[in-house]
Amino acid sequence: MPELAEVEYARKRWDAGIGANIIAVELHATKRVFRGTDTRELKRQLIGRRLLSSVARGKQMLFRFGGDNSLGIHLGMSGSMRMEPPGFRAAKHDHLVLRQAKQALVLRDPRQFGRARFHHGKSRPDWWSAAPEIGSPEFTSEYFDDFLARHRRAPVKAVLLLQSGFPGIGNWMADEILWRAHVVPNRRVEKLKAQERTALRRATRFVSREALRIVGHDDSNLPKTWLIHERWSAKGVCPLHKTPLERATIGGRTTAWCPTCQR
DNA sequence: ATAAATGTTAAGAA
DNA sequence: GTTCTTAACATTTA
Repeated sequence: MPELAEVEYARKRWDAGIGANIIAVELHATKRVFRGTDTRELKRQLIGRRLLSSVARGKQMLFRFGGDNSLGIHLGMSGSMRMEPPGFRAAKHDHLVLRQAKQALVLRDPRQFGRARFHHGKSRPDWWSAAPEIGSPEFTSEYFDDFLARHRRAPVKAVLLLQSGFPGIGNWMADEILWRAHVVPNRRVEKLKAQERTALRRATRFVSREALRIVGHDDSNLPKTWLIHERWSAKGVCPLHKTPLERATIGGRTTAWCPTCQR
């Protein structure tokens, strides 16, 4: 279930392994999560190395190891991370297991839309995004408006899903943001008034910050007033006045919105 | 059995 | 050349 905050939560699942050596690496080398990755090199380099630190950017994670080695992880649609006891046996979908003396770090991904990549060297991996994060000082209104301007013909929902401008935003967050900004998801970006763009940017920052604070911290539930709790079910209603939600495919994804709140 | 699922990306169209 | 749309990827669940 990985968007910005779920990714942050997943990243921390491996925190207990920081500072400890990797004594063995087990992986399902032919699985799609390793597409484009040299798994033999990954294994060869990581064994005997210490896990030093980790960072997340949007939906991407980077785990740094000794010897200038790093492991990039993206959870795709169904990826998850967890810790298991040392004697743990990998199941069918546990595609990567990093064994340490006191625990095993596990990456699981049944659908395999996610991926695990390896990078050796001091340089920044070319797959590591440089886009400003939503909570960062670089995410200014100028930057925001400029990004929207470059995608003026697309429906605003589709643009919110672009990781090059909105790192970490996914399907539920995009719907949540649009609902709070009172904008219908299929509005062309060029039709947004300045006031609506401001509302959109505010909602983007609010949803990201609150999700990170609540879900990213300990996987707690978001307040009952949020749209997320209604949008999954076909019978979902607006949290404000119980109007049945509309739904359609926009930007290639199932989208839910309130026809009363959003224009 | 068919459809849909919290994502990305290649390919082709505009 | 850039932007936009859509199909495809692999598996489980409703």
